[in-house]
Amino acid sequence: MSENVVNIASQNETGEESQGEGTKDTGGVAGARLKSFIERIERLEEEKTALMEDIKEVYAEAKGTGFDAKTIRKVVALRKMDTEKRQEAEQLLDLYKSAIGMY
Amino acid sequence: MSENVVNIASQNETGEESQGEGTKDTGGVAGARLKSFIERIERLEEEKTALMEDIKEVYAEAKGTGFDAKTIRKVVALRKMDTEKRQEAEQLLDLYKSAIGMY
Amino acid sequence: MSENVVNIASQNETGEESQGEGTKDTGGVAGARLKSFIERIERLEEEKTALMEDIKEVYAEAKGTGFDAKTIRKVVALRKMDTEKRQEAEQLLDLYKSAIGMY
Amino acid sequence: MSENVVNIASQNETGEESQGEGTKDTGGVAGARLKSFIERIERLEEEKTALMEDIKEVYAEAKGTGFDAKTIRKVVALRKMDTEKRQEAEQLLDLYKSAIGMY
DNA sequence: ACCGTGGTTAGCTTTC
DNA sequence: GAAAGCTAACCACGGT
Repeated sequence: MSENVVNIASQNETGEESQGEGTKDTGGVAGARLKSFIERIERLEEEKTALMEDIKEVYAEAKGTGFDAKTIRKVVALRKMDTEKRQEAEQLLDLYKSAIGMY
Repeated sequence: MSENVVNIASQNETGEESQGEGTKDTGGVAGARLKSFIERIERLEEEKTALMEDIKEVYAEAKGTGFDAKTIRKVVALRKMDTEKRQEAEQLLDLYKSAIGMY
Repeated sequence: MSENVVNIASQNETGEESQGEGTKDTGGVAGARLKSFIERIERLEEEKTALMEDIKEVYAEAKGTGFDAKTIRKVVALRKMDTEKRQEAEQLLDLYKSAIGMY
Repeated sequence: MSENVVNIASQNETGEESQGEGTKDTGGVAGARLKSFIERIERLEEEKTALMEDIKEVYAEAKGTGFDAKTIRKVVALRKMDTEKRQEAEQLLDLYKSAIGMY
């Protein structure tokens, strides 16, 4: 339960420190690495957001061309369900095969 | 489409075929038991879903009375939460924040 | 209990005192209602938790009878997918009908 | 299984079948355009999914380096959060908590 | 223009 | 420790 040792990362064990600017660096070099991770994540999330906007735009364009966005969404969802269900069914089949000792 | 009825039980693991080959009744009595289990599960899940809807309705009612649902959720969560753990988590978070210079 | 209650409802989100007619209302009427909502929610959640335990027990019982829980889960999931997909398809059909002005 | 090809556009409002045999294309050229829209959407969604996986990987890497993913998530969320709003929410929460006597 | 609804996504829990 | 399933928060859309 109380594993919450106040330590940024186990890397600290090296005892080495590279106090950089910006980070108060309670945790030695770990602070810099943490910051790096966070920035990578934030960048990827920005890209993802951009993609979501692109998708919206396609729907908007489709709508402008006379299609019903809601319907398109449903079609896309159903096609996805087909794929997923097929995969699930295949997994189930594998499960069955192991259940009867076919593997 | 198929009914997705299945008969899988490791009871078969002995390897004996309890039915003649090409049996329609793959799994014998096990099939009936399995079906029973599945139906019990499905029924309980229906009840659970109904309960979740009830909870939603209470939130909706509270909202309609002028309360902020999101905050009520937080209060409920806090009441459920062990105080000590919460404090520890907050401390850890503070630490991280200083590590990346958020203060 | 604290005495610093002002107003519970969201009408005061602006920060103004919307307290009408001198109701001191420590915990006030709003506080009582809020508490009531919270308790209703907590009670429903207890029931839900109980149900979830029941479900687990069924899986455990099935397992004890020689069935593979994982497989049962898959079957339940697939049956649910069937239901959902059918509903989706029906909705899509409705959508189509409105798209061609059948309603 | 069917291809789930659909052709729904209000361009069809006349209700005439503009195609002869072969083409499913109840909506004339609209069918081709719709398909194009759907494919563009599906492609963008694939990219989005890939990005989501990348994000997961970064979290996994951070974890493997000794960081606590859960906390990183919180930090990212906090950085995204408008400070003022957060404070307001906290104040509101305090208010609620006093209302129900949690202090 | 706002509210309510539904769908999507992320986080948490539990399982293997 | 990894994977999956479940739950809850978020967001965008349509209705009023």
